Amino acid sequence: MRALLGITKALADENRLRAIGLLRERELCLCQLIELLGLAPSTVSKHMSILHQARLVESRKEGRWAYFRLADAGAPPAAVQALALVQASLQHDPQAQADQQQLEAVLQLAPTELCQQQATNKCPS
Amino acid sequence: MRALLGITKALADENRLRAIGLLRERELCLCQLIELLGLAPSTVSKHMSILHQARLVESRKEGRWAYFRLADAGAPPAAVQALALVQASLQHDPQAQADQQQLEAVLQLAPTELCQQQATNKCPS
DNA sequence: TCGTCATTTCGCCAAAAAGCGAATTATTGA
DNA sequence: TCAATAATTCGCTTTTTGGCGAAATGACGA
Repeated sequence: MRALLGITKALADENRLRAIGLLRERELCLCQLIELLGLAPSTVSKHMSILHQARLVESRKEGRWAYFRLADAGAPPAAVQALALVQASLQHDPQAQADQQQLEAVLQLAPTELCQQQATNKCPS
Repeated sequence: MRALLGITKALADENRLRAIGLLRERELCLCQLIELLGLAPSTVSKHMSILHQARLVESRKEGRWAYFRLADAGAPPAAVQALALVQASLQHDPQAQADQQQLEAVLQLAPTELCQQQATNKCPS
């Protein structure tokens, strides 16, 4: 029950569902997710941590950057099933489609440039 | 997204997961669910209403009694998939097994007697 | 018709969760 | 070594959710 509740609670938030949709075909860096979700870094970090604890998302660190990707077939069956359900439901979702489109734009920039751009935006002097 | 969020939020509560487990093979009356979950009538009614709105549960009224059952194949695919996931995860869950056992005891009584018993318990004079 | 009773709705309180900014950590490059 | 920086943790506020009891609803039976 505990594991299942962890999964269902992790999925019970719009921004976390959006994150899962964004990770559909590629891993993404935290700074990319911050940009795409439009939330504060600390907030997105917590969201990803919740998804990770539910074993829905895997993470890896590369230097200063943290990359996230969806859990694969090696994950607990409930997590795999849950991801399949979410992906299927998002297939024709307007919000998910808009996110995909914005993702294409963000992917034009390397994560490095994106992070720098975010830092710059904070002090628009 | 809205429908999916409705489903995931509906599943993000332990007592609602327990209710789904209890409804696995038969429909149950609200007063039976009240007894089994050990919560106030108004609370259980709200839980079932949330499950119903997410289309995970169907309800029917028979006189004064309200019966609930799991949604069948005619329900939205996401709801059907979600129910399958929950049932699979609860298969070997200790809490769900304990609930099943308690359910057997409750099924010994007709709903009518159970409701009367509940009313009596309130005023133990 | 009227009282009873199962359920639902309403109003409220308590607990949980989402959000942000500040402070901290850890890594890179100067 | 030290400044810069991506991410995380912490402390806090706001919003959402779960819970109850009281009141309202609706159906049955006397």
